[in-house]
Amino acid sequence: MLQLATSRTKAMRKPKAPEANRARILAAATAEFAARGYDGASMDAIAARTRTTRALINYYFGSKERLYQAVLERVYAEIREAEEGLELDHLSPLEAMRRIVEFTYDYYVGHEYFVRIVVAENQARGRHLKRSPTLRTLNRPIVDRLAAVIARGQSEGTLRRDVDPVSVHMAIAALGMFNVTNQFTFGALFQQDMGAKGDVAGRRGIVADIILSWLVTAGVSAR
Amino acid sequence: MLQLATSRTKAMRKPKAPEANRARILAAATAEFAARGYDGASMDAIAARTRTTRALINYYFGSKERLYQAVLERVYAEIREAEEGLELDHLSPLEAMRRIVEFTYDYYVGHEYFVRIVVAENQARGRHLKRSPTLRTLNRPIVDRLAAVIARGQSEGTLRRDVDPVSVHMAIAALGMFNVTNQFTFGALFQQDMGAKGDVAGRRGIVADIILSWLVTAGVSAR
Amino acid sequence: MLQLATSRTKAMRKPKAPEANRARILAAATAEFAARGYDGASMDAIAARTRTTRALINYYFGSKERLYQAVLERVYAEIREAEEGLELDHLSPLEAMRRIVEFTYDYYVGHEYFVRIVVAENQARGRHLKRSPTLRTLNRPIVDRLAAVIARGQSEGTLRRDVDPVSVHMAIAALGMFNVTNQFTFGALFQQDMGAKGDVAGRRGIVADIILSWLVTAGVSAR
Amino acid sequence: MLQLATSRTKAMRKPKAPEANRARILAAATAEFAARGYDGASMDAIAARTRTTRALINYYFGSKERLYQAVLERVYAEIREAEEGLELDHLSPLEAMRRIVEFTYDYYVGHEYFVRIVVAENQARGRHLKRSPTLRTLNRPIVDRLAAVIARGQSEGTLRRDVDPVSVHMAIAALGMFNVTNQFTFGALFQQDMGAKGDVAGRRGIVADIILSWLVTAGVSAR
DNA sequence: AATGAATGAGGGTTCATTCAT
DNA sequence: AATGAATGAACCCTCATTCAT
Repeated sequence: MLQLATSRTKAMRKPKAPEANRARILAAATAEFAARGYDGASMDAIAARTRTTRALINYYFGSKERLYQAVLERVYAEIREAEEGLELDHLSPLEAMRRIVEFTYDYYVGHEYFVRIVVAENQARGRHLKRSPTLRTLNRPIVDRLAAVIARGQSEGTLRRDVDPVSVHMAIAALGMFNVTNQFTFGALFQQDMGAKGDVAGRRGIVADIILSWLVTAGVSAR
Repeated sequence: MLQLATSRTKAMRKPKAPEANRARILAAATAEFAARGYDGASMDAIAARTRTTRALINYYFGSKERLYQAVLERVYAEIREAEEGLELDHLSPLEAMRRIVEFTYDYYVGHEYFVRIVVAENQARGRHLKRSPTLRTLNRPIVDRLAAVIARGQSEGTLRRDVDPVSVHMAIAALGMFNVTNQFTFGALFQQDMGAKGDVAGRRGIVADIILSWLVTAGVSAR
Repeated sequence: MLQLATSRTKAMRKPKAPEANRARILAAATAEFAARGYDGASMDAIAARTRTTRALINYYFGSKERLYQAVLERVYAEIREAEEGLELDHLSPLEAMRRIVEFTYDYYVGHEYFVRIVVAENQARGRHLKRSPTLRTLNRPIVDRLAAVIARGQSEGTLRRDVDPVSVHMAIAALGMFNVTNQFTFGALFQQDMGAKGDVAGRRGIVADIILSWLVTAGVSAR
Repeated sequence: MLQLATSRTKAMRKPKAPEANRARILAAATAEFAARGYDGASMDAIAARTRTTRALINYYFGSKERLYQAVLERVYAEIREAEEGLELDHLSPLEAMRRIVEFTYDYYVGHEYFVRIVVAENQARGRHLKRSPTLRTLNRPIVDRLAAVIARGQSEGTLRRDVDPVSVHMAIAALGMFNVTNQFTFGALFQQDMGAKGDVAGRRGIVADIILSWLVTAGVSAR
């Protein structure tokens, strides 16, 4: 996903294609920031991944911070686009809900760099996200999709009434992300293979069960 | 736990309190690593928090890495101790389960530095945890407690049979941690106050509901 | 070779003479390493000698070790070049031999920094020399010259047969270097001015006598 | 030679014998300074070799510089003592001369640390030696022995008249020391095993030949 | 439009020494 | 007499950024 590397002949060493250069740098930066976090990432390492120089990166993006901002915007744009592809109208509310859970879960497992960038941004206390007009007004189709499904289920009577789409998304995201974000500590402490190396289908099924059990049930009286 | 040293004038050179110094450094380092992650943390900043010098820190801990390791061990030791205080025998399985969820949830909200250190360690791909014999063999009482409760509930017939304690802990941890770890991005994107500033009781209730719905249900057939 | 940069005001920021800068740094480093040895030399002191900064030196050479390596290679390249200038064909073997001794002796006296760098490298147990492909394959013309002269003398009958060029070079180098390397201890202990401050012509004559006596004689029976 | 290590029972861990402590530190310091030079040596490393602490070393010796001074004095005292053991009166001048050469040569090969300390001191431009009253007035029996032998040989007519003992000692020292001091560079450049690992007897024989050829000859006319 | 040269600030670490006890 | 605690200075190196061209 992060590979662009269009083939280059030796004769024309420099592509002189600003667009392509920008994209290549962005891809390299995404990988580097995901791998090492904001502070851990080095402009030199990013330059090395693109076979260009630090100076060029600053020339294109201005600074490390602005480069990171661009990365952040890109990874959120990507997930937004993916979410737009979700087609749920032909499914029953329960089926649709399971589909959403599985889609989200798989996206995290398959796009670990997205998860790691999100973690990095939270480590920075959301500083860059707040500063980005693009991101502050980003709407996430998944929430709309969820809202529609929930509404359908509620009017059908198959889903409980006292839930809001954001809370449901939060639960799905939490269960899906943890599997990636905490794979190293949780994995080591409890001897589990997690993330892409774990039992993806199995854990995804558990997460779907958790979400669906919650949404169909009328509530548990333990108090 | 994170409070600074009592103020000292520059005139009185030697506090002569190695134990206290060590503890103070550890506390300062915990705060700094939690705030900025491993790479972002600076030995100078830690020293400043303790009103001592980088040299002293290295005198006590040897290096940034070993200091971080000490912090990591301490925060895990703390949660372990807290988990040991959980008394559940007098509660019904469902009550006990809700208690565990609430305890865990509250611990994360109340010990944000723990959560942030765990995040930092995962960002480092668990490198330091793997190296620490203490941590590699750490058992977490919460899992034993969970196992006991689940067993009780299963023999009673109130809890489903096809769950293992580690998966349950993973779900509880995921739902609780997300609220802290992702508070900045999720909060900004969906206009929610999260973490300690959010509706703690409300969200904790939702998490408990999710877990309990899952455990009491026989499963949902959406496929 | 060791002279400093031409003075520059602080106002004119960029000299833009990378070649010259490199050379200046190398010269300063040679002087510093010769004066203080590898460990004793400080990057700051070298920077001060060039009116630049440590960072620039690392920009050019990468690290203290690589800078030292460059110095080592340069001083050996220099002596090699000087040795290539030796013209001996028109001299009789004995005359040629005396010329070699005098050349070598004078080179050490006149290039004390070379001798001190060699000493520093031996103090480091030849670590850097071993690592340098350039140096490991360096051939020293002086040995070829010596071999030719010895062969001529042997076929003429004026030089003894049982000597090899490397041993002869070793003896010449030993007698010449000691005068420089040990000038401080030997000079102080035996109240002698040595090195460039001593009786250069006189000692050089003695060394030539020693070498020539050895090579023309058939051997001494003291046992 | 540098091992003192009198056996210690576990009961009396601390020998509390200032003399022995001093000696042990001195031995460790000799080894460390010889191995790494003045700047390269670390007080910590010396302390580690003695299983004591830096503070104790400073307590005994005052500073790194004074410790080094003590080492310097000790190694010169040792060679002086060894030289006093030389008995030459029963030998012919030529035999005695050969004996002196061999003794000196063997001493250097067998006491490499002495040679390395002398090198270190010359690297420091003899600074410490000059400051030491003990060393500044040190007479070296070897020169007296040499003077006596030369005088005997001259009156006998077997040795040339135009040599002084200090020059002869210088030549012997030069040829002997080089074999140790330059073993790493010369050895690597000319593929020779030198120092204690080389052909000790062979090279020693060459050195004796060189010195004796020189002293018995009337001089060579190459000019 | 693009880049090699250059730099100031700050990074973590080592070290010889001091000092109270 | 002996030592653990503490420190300031200096160490080498990395870094994001600037600037002239």
